[in-house]
Amino acid sequence: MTAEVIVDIANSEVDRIFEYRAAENVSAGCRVKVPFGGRVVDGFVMRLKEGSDFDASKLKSVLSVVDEVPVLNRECLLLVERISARYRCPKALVLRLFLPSELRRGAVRELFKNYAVFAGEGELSSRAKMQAAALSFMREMRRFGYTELCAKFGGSAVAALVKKGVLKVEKERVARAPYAGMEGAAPERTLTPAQRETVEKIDRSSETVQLIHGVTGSGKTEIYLTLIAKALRAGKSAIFLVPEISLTPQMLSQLRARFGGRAAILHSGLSAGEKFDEWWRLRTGEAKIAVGARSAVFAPLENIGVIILDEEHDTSYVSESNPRYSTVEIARLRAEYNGCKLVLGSATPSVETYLKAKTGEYGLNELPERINRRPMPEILIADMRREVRRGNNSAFSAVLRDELADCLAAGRQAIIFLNRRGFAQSVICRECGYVAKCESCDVSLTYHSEENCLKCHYCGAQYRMLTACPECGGVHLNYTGTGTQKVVGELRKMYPSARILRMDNDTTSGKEGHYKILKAFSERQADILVGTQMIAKGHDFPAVTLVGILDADMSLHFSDYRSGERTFQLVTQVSGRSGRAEEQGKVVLQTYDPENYILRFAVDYDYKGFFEHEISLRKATNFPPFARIVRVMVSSEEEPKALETLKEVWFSLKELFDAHTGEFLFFNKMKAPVKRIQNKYRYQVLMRLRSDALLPEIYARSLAHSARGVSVYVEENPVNMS
DNA sequence: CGCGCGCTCGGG
DNA sequence: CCGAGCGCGCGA
Repeated sequence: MTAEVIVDIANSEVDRIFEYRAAENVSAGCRVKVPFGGRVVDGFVMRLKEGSDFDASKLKSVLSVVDEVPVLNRECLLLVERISARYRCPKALVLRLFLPSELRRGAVRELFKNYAVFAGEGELSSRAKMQAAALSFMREMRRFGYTELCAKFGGSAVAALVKKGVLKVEKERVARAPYAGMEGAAPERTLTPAQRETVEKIDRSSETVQLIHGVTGSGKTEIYLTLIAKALRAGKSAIFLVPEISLTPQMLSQLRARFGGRAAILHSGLSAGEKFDEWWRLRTGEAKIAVGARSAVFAPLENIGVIILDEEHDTSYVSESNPRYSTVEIARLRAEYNGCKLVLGSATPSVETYLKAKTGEYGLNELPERINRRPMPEILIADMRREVRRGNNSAFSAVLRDELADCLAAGRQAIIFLNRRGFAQSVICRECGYVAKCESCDVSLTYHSEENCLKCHYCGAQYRMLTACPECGGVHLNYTGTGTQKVVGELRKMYPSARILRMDNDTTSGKEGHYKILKAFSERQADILVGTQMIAKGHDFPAVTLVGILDADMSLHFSDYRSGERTFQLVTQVSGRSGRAEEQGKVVLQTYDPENYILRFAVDYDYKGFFEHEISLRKATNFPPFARIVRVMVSSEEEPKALETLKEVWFSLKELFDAHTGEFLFFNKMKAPVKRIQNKYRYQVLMRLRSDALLPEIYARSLAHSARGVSVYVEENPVNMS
């Protein structure tokens, strides 16, 4: 037999099939060790065949099989082909997406399980309590998982029994799906008529992709859980995707309560080993539900019955590194392969998705009402222009101050949300206009009062706080913008007895820190939570009855065609944090642009109004979904190299442009808005296309120019244009 | 003349 | 990607 192998080297130059002679124990989807260019490397068997297309005398043999049980099934192998073709990315890189990092680079965990087997009585020391206990246990069990036994009685006791010959260790290849059909008594809650109707409609529909557009609090989660339960009952598996930070304790406990050990949680807080264990439970079939952020779309599941993708509009669903895949695209491929539904859910679907649902490409399921018809929180608009005219220079309007006072007096909690996208406290010299910038990135530094230093938000570099202007020597240095520190400071002054928590990317290190702060807040260890975008995500704080949105319009004026959409989503999302329980919630939205249509629609919870307005705007201005924005980024530490490569890429794309001018709405080359990040100079070709027809060609032509010292990558509708 | 470094090439 | 092979420049 001949094995077609992809070597585990992430470089496009070796990204092709190499053939090796293979023994019987090699099968498609296995990892193998192969001789390659004078050394031994890991490879993936993509296919087995008779004979060879290569000079048979030069064929080398597979040295060994790393996994007896293939790590990749047919579906995964097919997906690898599709994804690498779609994003013009080396197959080795795509293959890695399917494996937990633990499984790579040598440190191989056996695809076997050790069992302890009772082998016969033996003499034990009278003091060896644990050994005796383990012995009597094993006398009953005859055979038991080795690691599980060690966990019960301690490793040393078990080892002693093995040494005495009382127990034998047996290695057993783990069965493909040993727990298939295992079912817990999942407590199912009764659905509201609207929920039940949605479940039935999704089941009946012929469309693979289903959108659930349900206002916050409409009970989408219960629908997801029901769909998953149905899949399990049919003997199938399920994938449940959530945005990066949305693995909230509430969600986890609901999943655990409902599905117990059949759910494997793949979140970023897990160690490599823990991730491996969860992956392994899915691989063996012990766990049937993969829950996690975007990477969970690659879960090693077979016979998938449903894929859920919650908060569909969330930007964390598109990967920021190579391959820059769209999770929805991959989830859709998997759904099609498995003949199951892909269910997208959101209170504020992206206009692209909603358009697809309206035109019939996706099934559309509306849940316009909250459970128990609980009203949405009332949103009050505070006109900040008037506040300034009245001489109020603080970050808080009079309305918000009053509401905060009432809220605190009533013993409830409040959230203050800072819409700080792209803005921060920078340092400016009032004499010459100098702005402190990062030495290796071309961006302004942000002032952090706690450490009294300046930080670069792009590379993390820290600088000593300036005492004088390095340009003119002036000492009148000022901070601009409103940071969380400033807001917290003002709050402390206004409500000295209130306990305040602050959560942002700068003070809170790692996901663990975020979780701790949210936990503390939900346990009511604080009265006010101050934070940026990250507190907007689906957390459930029942005691919160007031949400203040400072500078609601800041993201409106952000130079991105989606800024309106983003703002609508943000306001709706944040408002949803208020009044989750019995008490009616309130929201104070501060803005310098109270007449703005986006904000008006948000205040009225009018998604459809917003959508109609936005979609006609997109159509008139030729922006997505009526066009595709493509950016080809060229970056290098050496500016001339970046420039030269940019020119090459541009010339190559220019041919395409000349041949298909009608396809292009825009075509130009330029410096990137942030022209240097981490010492790399960045140039780009920016295009706006009428369709996706030329995409493959654009990928091919652009990526052909990547070389050592220069990186080239393609982004579609980039989320962040800096 | 021989060694070291940088570049090119090929890997089954 | 990484190692082999080769050419060229320099030092003895």
